[in-house]
Amino acid sequence: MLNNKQIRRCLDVFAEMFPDAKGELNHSNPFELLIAVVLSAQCTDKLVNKVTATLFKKYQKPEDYVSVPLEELQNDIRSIGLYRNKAKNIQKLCQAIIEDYDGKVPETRDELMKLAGVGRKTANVVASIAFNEPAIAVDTHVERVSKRLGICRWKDSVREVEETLMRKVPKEEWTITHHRMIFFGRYHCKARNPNCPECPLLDLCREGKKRMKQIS
DNA sequence: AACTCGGGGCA
DNA sequence: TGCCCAGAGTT
Repeated sequence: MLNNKQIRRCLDVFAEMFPDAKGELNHSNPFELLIAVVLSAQCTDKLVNKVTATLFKKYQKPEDYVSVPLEELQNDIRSIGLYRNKAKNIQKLCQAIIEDYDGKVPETRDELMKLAGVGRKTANVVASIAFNEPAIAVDTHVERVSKRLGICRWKDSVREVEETLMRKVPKEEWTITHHRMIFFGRYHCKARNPNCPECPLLDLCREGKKRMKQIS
């Protein structure tokens, strides 16, 4: 496990490598953002943006999503994959927003997580982007990077990873750190072929050192 | 904790 | 072709 000073160094390296890291899902409208983030599970933001470009012309309010047959909505989002469950969840979620939240997207993580298709990660992303609530959403990249570097333990659950990060990272840096760690995981500390030889954090990364040993 | 959903992107 | 992806729900 890394100490506070080492974690500080990790954050500084992330900042140096990806100073302007930012997600591609940026919708000023909280409802559209929510839909976009729900759609983004297990697929890239670029693909989601391609779908929402036309989707949001046809559907604007929660009522629009529940007024069409399930099969039609499924067909409209087919190209992103996992489309059957996502369409079902979106109809459920819209129904709940209409009935329980007066047609408006709830603004806290706990309320967001009650919605169909909204888990911990999605709730954090929506809360931080749409409602400016500091958050560290733990996706596969954030989890992998945290575990490899030793910011948290290997066995930690997603929830434990999130709690550790929120405890160790200054609150005002939560959201930007989330984005930077995703970039770090996506372009440098990749799942399959991490670039350990050129990693500025190699000296404090137990996983990196282990990998370097295997290579040589 | 393991399994399923899934088409698109990329090597 | 094969393999994975900015997850969530169910068993």
